[in-house]
Amino acid sequence: MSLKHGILGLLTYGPMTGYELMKVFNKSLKFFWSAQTSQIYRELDTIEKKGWVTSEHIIQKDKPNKKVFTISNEGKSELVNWLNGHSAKKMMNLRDSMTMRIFFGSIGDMKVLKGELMEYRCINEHFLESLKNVEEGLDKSEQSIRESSEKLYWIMGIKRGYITAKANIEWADECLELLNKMKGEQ
Amino acid sequence: MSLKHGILGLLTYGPMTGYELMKVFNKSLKFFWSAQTSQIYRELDTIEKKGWVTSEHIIQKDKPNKKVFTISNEGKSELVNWLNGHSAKKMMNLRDSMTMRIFFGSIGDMKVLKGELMEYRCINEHFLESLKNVEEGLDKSEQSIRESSEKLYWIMGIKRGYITAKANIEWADECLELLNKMKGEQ
DNA sequence: TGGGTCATGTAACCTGTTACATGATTAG
DNA sequence: CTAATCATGTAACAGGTTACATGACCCA
Repeated sequence: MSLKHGILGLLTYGPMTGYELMKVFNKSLKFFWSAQTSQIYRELDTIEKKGWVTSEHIIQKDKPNKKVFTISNEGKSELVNWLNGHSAKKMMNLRDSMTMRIFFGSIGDMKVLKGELMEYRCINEHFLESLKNVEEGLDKSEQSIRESSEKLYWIMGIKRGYITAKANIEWADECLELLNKMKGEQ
Repeated sequence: MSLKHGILGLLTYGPMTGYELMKVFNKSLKFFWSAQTSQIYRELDTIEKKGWVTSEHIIQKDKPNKKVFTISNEGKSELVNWLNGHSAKKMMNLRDSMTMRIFFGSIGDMKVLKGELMEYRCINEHFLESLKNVEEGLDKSEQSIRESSEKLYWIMGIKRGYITAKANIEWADECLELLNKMKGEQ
């Protein structure tokens, strides 16, 4: 029940097509919420039926025609209700298959496991890099960020990314160390 | 595609009923993978059809009858394939609604947001507490952990919990600090 | 007599993934 | 000429959530 609200949130920045939403998604929310294009279009369909957004067909000559979505008043109040009405408990939705994979590590091949941990570490390093780019883009105001108060919430999102990626790297290192020690003992 | 493998992994500890699986789940995997009872029963059904587990009906007098599941050789090789054949990339499945909620923080009520962050902090503190209990249980070998090498993988799982919960708390504190500063400025 | 544990599920629904399909314009 | 960008989706399937349903035994 969050992709709908993610879309509504992005539409408060201004009317957008599904395609534009997808692009903005990949520059911001994708750091903490993944979504396929197909899903975005489907969700746009359902929230239009709910009356949370309205759409307008725009015919273009040089480019394919498009459908621009605007958030309605119902959509705005739905978004505010979601923002204010959701307890943190509901947000603790753990689904971490890397840890599950480790948890059953004794069954699989240890070399493969180490390789996966190193890959995991590497992915998180890249993630940190891409966060740097977002941060720099934010400083230059390349993003469509209106007020400074809004900027602060972007900063919090970026901080989140930094802290979790660093935690992931720390964990991977500890696991690798433990695995290497174990090898020495046996 | 991981609950099935979580169940297979737990069944390597020995044959179990759906009910027992649910309980073991809540003492171990629930720290990084959530699942409902109904889902466990459904997945048991489908993995039995796939031939990954076999079941036996046991008639009891004092208690309701039960259905005990045993992992098959096909199930074991499926589990090993899953463990060894999954790249870390596929495991980066971000879905963090707390951060999404923060991201659109400028739209909602700031007092509510602060309250949620404090609740979030609190939940993570409780999480740390419950991890301590798991750790102590592990030391006393109350859990059905066979070998010391297996114990190591439990320790890695617990470490994961500690590191992420601490990261969550750190983040919540930073956000609260930023929000308090902002209030002062405006 | 009421709540907890044991033990099983079904049905409807919602959310996410994968694969596919189309087709024009524009920049190198 | 070819790849990227713009722009839309559908269909099938897999995975997760919520609500409901049943029923016996045991302990306080």
